[in-house]
Amino acid sequence: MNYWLLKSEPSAFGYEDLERAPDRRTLWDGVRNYQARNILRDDITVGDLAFFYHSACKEPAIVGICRVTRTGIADPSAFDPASDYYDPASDGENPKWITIEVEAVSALRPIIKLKDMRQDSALKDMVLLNRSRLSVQPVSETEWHHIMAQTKAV
DNA sequence: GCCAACGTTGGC
DNA sequence: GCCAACGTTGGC
Repeated sequence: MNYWLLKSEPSAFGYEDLERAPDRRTLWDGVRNYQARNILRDDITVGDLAFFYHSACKEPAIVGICRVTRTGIADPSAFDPASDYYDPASDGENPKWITIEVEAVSALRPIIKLKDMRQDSALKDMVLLNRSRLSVQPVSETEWHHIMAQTKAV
């Protein structure tokens, strides 16, 4: 089992939205960065856990945990001309953008703020703190447990 | 294949 | 709203 971090802008889709979604699940669609896509397609497996991170907001932070429930899904938004994420280069025969489905596991209290993570030497190698723009990124087992020791699932 | 121009992300 | 970092595009 591996650990990941998924970024989302809460103004578009926050952790609360995942908890309210049907079956507490959603398709992680709209990723249009090749490195993030490759992680979604090649590295993430069903049952993996991921931090749900709120970006581009007042208090950037890890706010919850989700679990991967499906993988290898052709991103339907790429086929939809009405979608912001439409990509005519992707078609059903040869889908270019592959995504996953995730399920809410738990909110975290307290949330783990980016500014506190920056101060934590145990987290200095976290991808989040070094390659901050990558929207799907790995978290080491050590980092995962270090962060979970500072908060509680609620 | 290089790299300048340009677009996007996301913290502040 | 600014701007640094960095990804993508496209001319050569």
